[in-house]
Amino acid sequence: MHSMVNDDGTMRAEGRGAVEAERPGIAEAERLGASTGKVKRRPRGRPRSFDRETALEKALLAFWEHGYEATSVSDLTRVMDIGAPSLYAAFGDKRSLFEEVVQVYGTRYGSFTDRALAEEPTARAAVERVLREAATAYTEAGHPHGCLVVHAAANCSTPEVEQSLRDRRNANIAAFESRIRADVAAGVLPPGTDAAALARHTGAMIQGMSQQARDGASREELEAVAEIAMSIWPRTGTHTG
Amino acid sequence: MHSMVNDDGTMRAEGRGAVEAERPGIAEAERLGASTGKVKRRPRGRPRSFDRETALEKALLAFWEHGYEATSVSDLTRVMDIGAPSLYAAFGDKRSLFEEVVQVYGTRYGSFTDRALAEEPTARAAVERVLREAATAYTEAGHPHGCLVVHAAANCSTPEVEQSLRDRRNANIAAFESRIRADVAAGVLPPGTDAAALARHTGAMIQGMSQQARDGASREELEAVAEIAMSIWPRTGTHTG
DNA sequence: TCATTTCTGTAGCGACCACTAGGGAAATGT
DNA sequence: ACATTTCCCTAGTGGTCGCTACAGAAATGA
Repeated sequence: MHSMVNDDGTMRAEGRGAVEAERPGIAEAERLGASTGKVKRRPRGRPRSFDRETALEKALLAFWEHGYEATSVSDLTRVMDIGAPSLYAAFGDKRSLFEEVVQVYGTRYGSFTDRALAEEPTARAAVERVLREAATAYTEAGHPHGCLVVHAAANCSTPEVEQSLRDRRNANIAAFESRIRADVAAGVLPPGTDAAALARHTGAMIQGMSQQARDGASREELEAVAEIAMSIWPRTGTHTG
Repeated sequence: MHSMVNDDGTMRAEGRGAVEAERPGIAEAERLGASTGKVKRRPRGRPRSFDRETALEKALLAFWEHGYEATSVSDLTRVMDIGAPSLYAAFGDKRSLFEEVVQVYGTRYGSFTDRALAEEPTARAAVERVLREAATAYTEAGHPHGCLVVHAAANCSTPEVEQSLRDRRNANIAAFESRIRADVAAGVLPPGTDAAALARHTGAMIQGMSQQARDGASREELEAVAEIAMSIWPRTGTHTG
């Protein structure tokens, strides 16, 4: 009973013309390809009655807050405001939906690490920015606290799902390590620097901060933690120590 | 079908004497009060056929590995090797069993923080010992990696359970903070020290190291992380800086 | 108008969840 | 021997899980 249904449970039986004019929005905009300019032929049959991206975002927030397993398909259909068959038709099964959610999360909320590593001149500056932005991102209003990648597959009885997020976490640490190694090779960091340990320390800090955010820490408190954590870095500028 | 049951599913109908001699161990030892010397009257009816502590330890390991919700009562009865009614009779419901497990975990596996805070002369020494012992404890063979208190109630749809472990985590951080504050007051740490932030940093490190242990980090790797983390502390001995 | 295609809601699948009634079995005290 | 107490096993309870068969509704092209 979402829409288009009267209180007595029967479908509306208005004239065709009136129904056509009632919801021209979604498929119409997609046909015109408004932003991309790509002209997409409207598919043959009945178009779906909900916006796929909006529904996906709702699923993202639900998974973020409660995790993969604690979020039931029933929960999902409720917050997405669609029926179960529509969910399965549009997103495959629950696991596929979660994978898509993780991907969207990565580009939408979890990209600050990649951006910092790409844009900052040194590993240290990148890590400092990552920790500072994590303090903000993990406590922002409008979405659950902490990091979906850290928490959403904890205690998950589907090993593939748990492993998939674990891989993402470890890949992040590997990215830190290679960036640090590059700075060591370039003489920005001292030759004896243990890049692996430094990278793992950074990963542990991020994950610990995420847990702290879930446990109620504020942005200011996490920023103070981040600042303390940054004091481990050797005090070198761009010259070898 | 655990014991005392034949392959055809019928109960054994041997002579009374033989049955009595078959399992004298558990209740007998309890009656004698072997270690404590306390003489405990054997209770009136049929004694339970399993050792309560052993079963509790099995439940502890199961909850530790899979978390509160992902560990089903069916899982528990299997690893504890008892029937569901026996579990409910001996431990109450699933939540009571988990609470008891958490308590046992605290005294059995998670007491190194309290011990370090009580025994070490300075906050810094205590934290250093905590991080070092965490590196060992979180990667020990014979039990799941990481900390039960950190992970077992993640994504838990029973808010009270989740909150209960959250309270334990935050209580640990509060303990760090008051210990640090004491050192600041005593002049062991500089007057400007931000005790709250330092304590939260320590908590985040522990939680991050626990996550790392779950993600496959070795003891040596965690020790390296701990050593790096200790470099944030002001370089003072027992004299004011 | 009409066949075709696709979506949507209903209604329910088998499996598992936490939990328990009830009866027989095994200990007790007398 | 016998009543009493307590435990354990069998066999379920109602509820929720992820998922889907089916039929009608709403779009298409001809």
